[in-house]
Amino acid sequence: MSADNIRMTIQDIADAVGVSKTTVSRYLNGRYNYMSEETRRRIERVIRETEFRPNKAAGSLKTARTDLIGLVIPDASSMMTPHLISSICDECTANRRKTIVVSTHNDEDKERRLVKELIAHQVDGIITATGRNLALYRQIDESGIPVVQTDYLQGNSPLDVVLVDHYKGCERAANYLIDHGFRRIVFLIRSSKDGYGTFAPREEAVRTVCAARSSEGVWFEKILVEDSAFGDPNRFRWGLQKINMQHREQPTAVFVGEGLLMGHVICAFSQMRLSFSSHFTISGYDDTRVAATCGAGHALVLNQPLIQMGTMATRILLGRIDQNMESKEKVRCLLDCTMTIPKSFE
Amino acid sequence: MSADNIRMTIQDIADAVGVSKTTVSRYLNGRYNYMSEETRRRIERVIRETEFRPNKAAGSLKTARTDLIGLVIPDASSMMTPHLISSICDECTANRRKTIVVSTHNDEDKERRLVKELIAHQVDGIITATGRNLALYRQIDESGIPVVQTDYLQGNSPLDVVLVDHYKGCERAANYLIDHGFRRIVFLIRSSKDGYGTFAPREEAVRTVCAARSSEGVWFEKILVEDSAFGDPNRFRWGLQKINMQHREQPTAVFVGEGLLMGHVICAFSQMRLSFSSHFTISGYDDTRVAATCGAGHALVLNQPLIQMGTMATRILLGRIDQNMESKEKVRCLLDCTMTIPKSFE
DNA sequence: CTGTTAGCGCTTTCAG
DNA sequence: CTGAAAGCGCTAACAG
Repeated sequence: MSADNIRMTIQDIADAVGVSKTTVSRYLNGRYNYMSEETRRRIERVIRETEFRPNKAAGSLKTARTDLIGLVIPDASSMMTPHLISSICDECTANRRKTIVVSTHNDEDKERRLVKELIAHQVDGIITATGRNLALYRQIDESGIPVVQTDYLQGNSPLDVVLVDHYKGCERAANYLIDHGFRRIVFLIRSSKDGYGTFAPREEAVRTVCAARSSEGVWFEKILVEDSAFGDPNRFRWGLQKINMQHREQPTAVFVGEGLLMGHVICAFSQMRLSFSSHFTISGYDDTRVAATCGAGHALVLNQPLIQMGTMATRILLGRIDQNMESKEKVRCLLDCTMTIPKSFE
Repeated sequence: MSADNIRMTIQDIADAVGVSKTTVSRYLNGRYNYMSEETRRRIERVIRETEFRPNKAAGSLKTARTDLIGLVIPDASSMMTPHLISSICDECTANRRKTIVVSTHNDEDKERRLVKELIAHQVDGIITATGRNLALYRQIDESGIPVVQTDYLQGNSPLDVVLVDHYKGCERAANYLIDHGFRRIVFLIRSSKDGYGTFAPREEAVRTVCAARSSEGVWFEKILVEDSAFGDPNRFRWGLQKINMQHREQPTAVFVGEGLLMGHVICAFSQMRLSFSSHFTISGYDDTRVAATCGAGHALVLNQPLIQMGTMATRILLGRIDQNMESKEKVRCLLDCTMTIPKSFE
């Protein structure tokens, strides 16, 4: 009996100790209330020496628990996902669970297939960040495999949901800009994201705040950025140039509605040798944290609480799994963006 | 018999079709050579209608194959990991495998524990990107669970290894800079990375090239950047200022030895209103792709082939799993960096 | 306090 | 061409 044999069974342990499989199984599941100190310590010693770990797949057959949870990501290579994935994996491992990660590449059919495969692996629950295939997830949830929805979502969900409160964050940021003297708010969003998913409320919030404060001379403009612009830095410089030239009398704040745009906007801004001032500024989402470094802290910046989101989603899921709280109402958890206020604003 | 019941068994299918479990099992494993067209089609129909998927955990008991592979990541929230994770997950799912992802946070003991847990889940193989616990992995590999090492590695490995050829990439980049007239090469690296893991060969390559071409008037300087500098953008500006002021007569190329530094260097450069020229330039690793946007393509940039690395590692691992090619020699796969040459250099 | 027994859902001989 | 039966490694009554 050596530690070399990676695939031992509890029978091996039982033989070594001189007890039955059952007793070893009891030990492994912490049911030593009715076990002699003696046997307990002997089993303990052998298991420690051999570094034995019971075969989870085998156990799951009886318990219907694999301690595996499925994570469905729309695009694992996106800059936003590492924090989400890592927080979910960490929260799972902290609770002796493991995470199976699959990436759908925004393909709805592929997602269906992958989710079915996760279930074939008997995952105890699923976290999805895709916002698609809601009917499928609802069906799964109802059949007893809890599903928690994160991040992406359009409209209502029949599931537990953890979301960023983009409306509130943007509302707050817009008010902040206006309070500090900016009157013309130029909202930038990629045309491919316009009105979609988590992006619609961002625009809505800024637009609404501007409308509500129009008596103070505030107005809202919106500019759609084509995806093709990402290939050509000149496009961003021209765009900023144009914004900067128009309405020069009005203190203007560019509000970047989406995290990937920010990098390009800040870089263009920096290359044009413009400066942050009370007359012209850049603000908005900054998922790649480029504004934090390149903008040198001069930009009012909104960040999504991705880590908190992952942790929260996992906690809710594990809660559902542990106490079969099907009957209890679904939760809808809204997380606040963090807003980083530049020193110059204070 | 409806699709509602997520957890059917092959017995249910067998009953519905009117055959035995065995026949259904045969069908599922594609062994219809000795099966009547008739039964085959009947089984096929029921399975399609019910969307039945066999319980993988149960099957694995007999086959000793879970179709699960373990992925051990040093820090899942790092900017470099998304591409690695996504390419591995994708390559796995493309081969009907799934990936269990764990993150060690660079904690060697935690890693040992997590790896043991992966094995308890009966993973068919492991990909690790940590470069630690080599002895443990070797033992696992020898006991029949193949392990592939990626990315991080110091020295030799008794395992299959997929690495970026940093030496070659840096050598090539350094020669390119010198060929284009730069004489003073200033190598920047974080002191916390100095001489460690994948970073040592980068410095070594640049240093060696400079030494070899010293007769052309080339020389090498090295500057260590403290981690504390990341909090304060001024530090980077001062540093660049200093580099720029010294030896003004010599065409100087800053060579950023590490991907996260690049963002800060490029931003400082841009804020100082310096320009890329044949007299002063920035080059090096750019994992966050900030140089590609902010530098507007003026920087000579090295990128790690992370996606290729993940795909390759997975292929090798699956190869080991499929054909029990224990006896065959271990492979050591070196992948080239991509070098992006600015237009102004051509 | 401990062991016997019967499965969990699937695969795989071995007989028909 | 198909089915009966045994067993993968573990858990959970149920007896002792």
